[in-house]
Amino acid sequence: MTTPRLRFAPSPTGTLHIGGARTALFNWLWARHAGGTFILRIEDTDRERSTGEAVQAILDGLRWLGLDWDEGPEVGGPHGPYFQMQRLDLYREYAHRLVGQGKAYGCTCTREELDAQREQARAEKRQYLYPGTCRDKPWDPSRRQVIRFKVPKLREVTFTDLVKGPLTRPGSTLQDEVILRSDGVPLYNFGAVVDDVTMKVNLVARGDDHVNNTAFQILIYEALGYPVPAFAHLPMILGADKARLSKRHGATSVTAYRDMGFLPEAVVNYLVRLGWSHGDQEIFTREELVRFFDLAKVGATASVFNPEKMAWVNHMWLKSLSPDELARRALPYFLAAGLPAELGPKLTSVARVGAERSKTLVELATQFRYLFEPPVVDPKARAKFLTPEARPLLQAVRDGIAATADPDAASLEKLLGDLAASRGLALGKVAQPVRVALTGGTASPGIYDVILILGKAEALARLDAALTLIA
RNA sequence: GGCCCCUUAGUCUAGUGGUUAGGACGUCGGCCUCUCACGCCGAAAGCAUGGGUUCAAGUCCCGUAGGGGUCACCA
Repeated sequence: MTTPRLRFAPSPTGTLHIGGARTALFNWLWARHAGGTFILRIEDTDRERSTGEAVQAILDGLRWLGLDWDEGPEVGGPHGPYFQMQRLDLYREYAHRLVGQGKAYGCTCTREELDAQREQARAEKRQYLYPGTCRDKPWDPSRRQVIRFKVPKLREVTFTDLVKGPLTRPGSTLQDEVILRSDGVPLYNFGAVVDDVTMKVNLVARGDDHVNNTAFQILIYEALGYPVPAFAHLPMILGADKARLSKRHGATSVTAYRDMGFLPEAVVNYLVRLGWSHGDQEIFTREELVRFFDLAKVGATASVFNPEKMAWVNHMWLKSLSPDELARRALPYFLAAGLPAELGPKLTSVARVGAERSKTLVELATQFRYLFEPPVVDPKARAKFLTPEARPLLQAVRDGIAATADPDAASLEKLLGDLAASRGLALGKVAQPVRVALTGGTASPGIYDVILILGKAEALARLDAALTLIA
């Protein structure tokens, strides 16, 4: 088996989309698995919609996901440039070579003429195919014109897709597509082929929405005299309503998920499981993915994007990181939340107790506000727990902590435990008022953890504040 | 509408002719417990449909229905 050369070839018209990210991921995984090459090519021939910001957004998104490319923008490579708009000479040369061989021709039909023909076909409920009006006209270099590929008539095209199996396209549905615009910019079906040929791509793995382009492209490969690569068409990702995933289904760009506090490991992990599996395993390290991934085992059915499961995967990843690492990753989110967090033992402790209580880094950074700022006491919690009856309890806890030189989990457990026992109370009767005093609410990490994270001085201050509140 | 593709619980999936149809998310119930969460245990929930082929079909074939894709000087 030859080593695969794969590519991800996005058009820079927006951010890196979840669907595009998965396509890139599958290409990357297979390249890494098989020891092949992963190429990034920017298909920016749609000048209306392509932007430099979008290029940057795509590069950023790929890097965030950890999908590095061996050839492409910013890293270069032997088959560059990797922006289509910098390769126009190449497309022109190849297109004219086909014209010279009688395999393509100049077409001077106007847009208006073509639109009228299409309109009429629709009125007659008939499929429209370009009738070949200019097919036999000789090349006239003085005219501004597009170049169309001369499709061999009524020739069925068959190929075996790595994920969908044998596929056939009836020749009667193929038409003489435009391959080069009148301004010399190629169309997708031509630019992609010329690039894949010249970049020596031998495995084209792309979205399902390109299956119908494949037959035409195969004819181009053949006309050009190059070997046809293998194809793998990856099923689409749908929204909850089974329609193709789009903005109206919510966030679709990978950077949006980054901003929501997802780990790149989790996004990769979730996306790879859409259409691929390895036994019953749900959580995969990057190394495992590279080891286990098999393009041929990708399923052929479209899958619905499920944000809840992705959140669960993220949660699993959050829990699997060491507290130090989690703190490091979460720091920017704490700062974005306006909290005076900094790397150190405190943030590490917050990360430790927060991991199992958070689905995202944003949740982690925002639900423990009271560990960094004075708590806002919930009125209902106050009414229920900061009562006159609780006062002596709180006072005793306060005094007990004050009397402990260097509180730790064991000493606190003994303190609160003995206090409850001596009064014949369940631990909860003591812990809840303390919790409200320290956090402002009734739900928090373990009370000993809270005290230790706040520190002796701050805990005492908050208990004092609560005591005044009762009085 | 033409052409192409797809069809296992609400969702992601395992399953390559003989399984009590397995796992996961979500949902519901219980246990654990200082609250929340985590964890653990358990439950409900599935082969779209009609015909074939076969001793035997979720698995193979055909039809139907449903869904998706695509029909540009977009990609």
